[in-house]
Amino acid sequence: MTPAQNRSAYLQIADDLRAQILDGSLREGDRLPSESELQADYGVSRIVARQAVEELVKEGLVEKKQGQGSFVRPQAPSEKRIVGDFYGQRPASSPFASAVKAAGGRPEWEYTSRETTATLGIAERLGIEAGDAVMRTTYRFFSGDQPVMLSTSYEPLAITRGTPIQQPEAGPITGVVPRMDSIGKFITDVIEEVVARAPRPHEAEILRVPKGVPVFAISRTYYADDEPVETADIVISADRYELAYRVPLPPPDSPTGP
Amino acid sequence: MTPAQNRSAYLQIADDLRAQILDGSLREGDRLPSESELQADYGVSRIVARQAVEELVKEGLVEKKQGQGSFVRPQAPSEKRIVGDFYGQRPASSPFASAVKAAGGRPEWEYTSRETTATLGIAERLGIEAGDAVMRTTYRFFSGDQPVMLSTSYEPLAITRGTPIQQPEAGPITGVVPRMDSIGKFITDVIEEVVARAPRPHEAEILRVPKGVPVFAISRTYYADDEPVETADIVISADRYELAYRVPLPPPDSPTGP
DNA sequence: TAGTGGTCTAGACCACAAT
DNA sequence: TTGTGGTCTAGACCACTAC
Repeated sequence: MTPAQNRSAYLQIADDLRAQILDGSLREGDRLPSESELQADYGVSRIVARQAVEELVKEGLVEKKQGQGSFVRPQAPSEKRIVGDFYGQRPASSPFASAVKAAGGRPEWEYTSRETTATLGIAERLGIEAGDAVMRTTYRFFSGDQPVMLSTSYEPLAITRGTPIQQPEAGPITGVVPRMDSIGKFITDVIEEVVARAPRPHEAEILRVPKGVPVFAISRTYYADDEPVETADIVISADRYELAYRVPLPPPDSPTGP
Repeated sequence: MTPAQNRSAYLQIADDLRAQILDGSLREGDRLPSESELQADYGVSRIVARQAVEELVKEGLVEKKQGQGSFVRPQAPSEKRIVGDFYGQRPASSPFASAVKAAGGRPEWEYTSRETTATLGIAERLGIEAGDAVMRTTYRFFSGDQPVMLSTSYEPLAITRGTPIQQPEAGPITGVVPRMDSIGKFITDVIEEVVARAPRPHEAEILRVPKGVPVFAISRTYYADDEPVETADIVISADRYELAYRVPLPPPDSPTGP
């Protein structure tokens, strides 16, 4: 390394490689120089070469494959999960199913439902008391054979008990909005709260999230006139999915004042 | 290390420490064992101790401070940026300003406006031709002295040229919606497309994003009856901000059909 | 078999923060 | 001054992949 800068060697090498990726000298799928090549090219020890590549992995630009090498990762997410693109009509399927269909895939999922009691956090989101009865359903959504979305949903049994939709996936109707419609609970709003973070190890394993890629953790609640009727915790890879929200604004001649 | 498992030593140590963080033995702000303590406790070399801690940094659970030690990071974002919480009224300020005020801060920003021509990507988002004239404004939004949000917005000069709002920040009115209202372009929808990724080095530096924390990159476009009137690229730390979207559903007796 | 990355040892010197 | 993490050397053996 030229000792001209006091920037550490591995960061200078990372800068070099990053520049080549960003300016197109190295394209998606291209192999980076191997660790031994970097050692020779820059005259550094192996750990420095490794640190340089590791830096780019953390930035999500590079993926390492054991026994093969390090490769430039594709940049943009491939599927778009859209909330609110209703154009005047109520949604007939979930944002997930629509996104998979739009990408030419076939949406599939597994689920497990169980009656349980609300924790404090879930109770707050559903506007009920901790310990109240809820139906909890855990989902794994697949795109092909690969799980791409995890979800755990909760519905107050005070609303659904004794109705045909008490078991979310047992009846002929699927999707929260059509199901609630069928028992006269007309959903008026959905609120999604979105956090991005590094995946927990079990999430990374199930969703096969590459190193350096974060996940979206979404807390979604459906409301019927300000009454929460369902809430869910959703985890998806930010590598595979982009989120999109279409939010209409009230007209300027709105009757309500400040 | 007990050689009972074939799981590597540094991952076993990371598992130990992670469990202590998640079960509350180590709380937010607590110092982890130092690298030399880990070496002694587990009988490993320094690089293994470092790798263990580094693993938790990548997961966003731990922050290292040179000369001090490694510490458990706070978990939840502190401010909530809400889009769509209008309750029948048009927004009078940006989601950013509302979030900062809600957290008890005072929103401030710097900006630079310049007339330029649309790139292909921006032209597509604005429904104009590449090379058409646009007003580009770059913002840095502050919470106290710390920049917390970067934004670059584009408005077609075909819409604003010659009006009092041609310079976004020069007039008495601020905020895209009120400004466009004032020239008769009534915004009807906002679409936000959200990606999460590791920060670019310059973003990490300006926004002071800790290692292991991703950023949200939001592409936001305002529409007046399907005509795009402004689009912006927004980058914020996922550590500091949570995104929230309130999306109303059309009523079930909607007049429009499939 | 050869080349790749994954893990690990046993050192060294440096920069930074607290005392 | 002491202890912390940051960087680096010069090796070693292993697991995986492609040929």
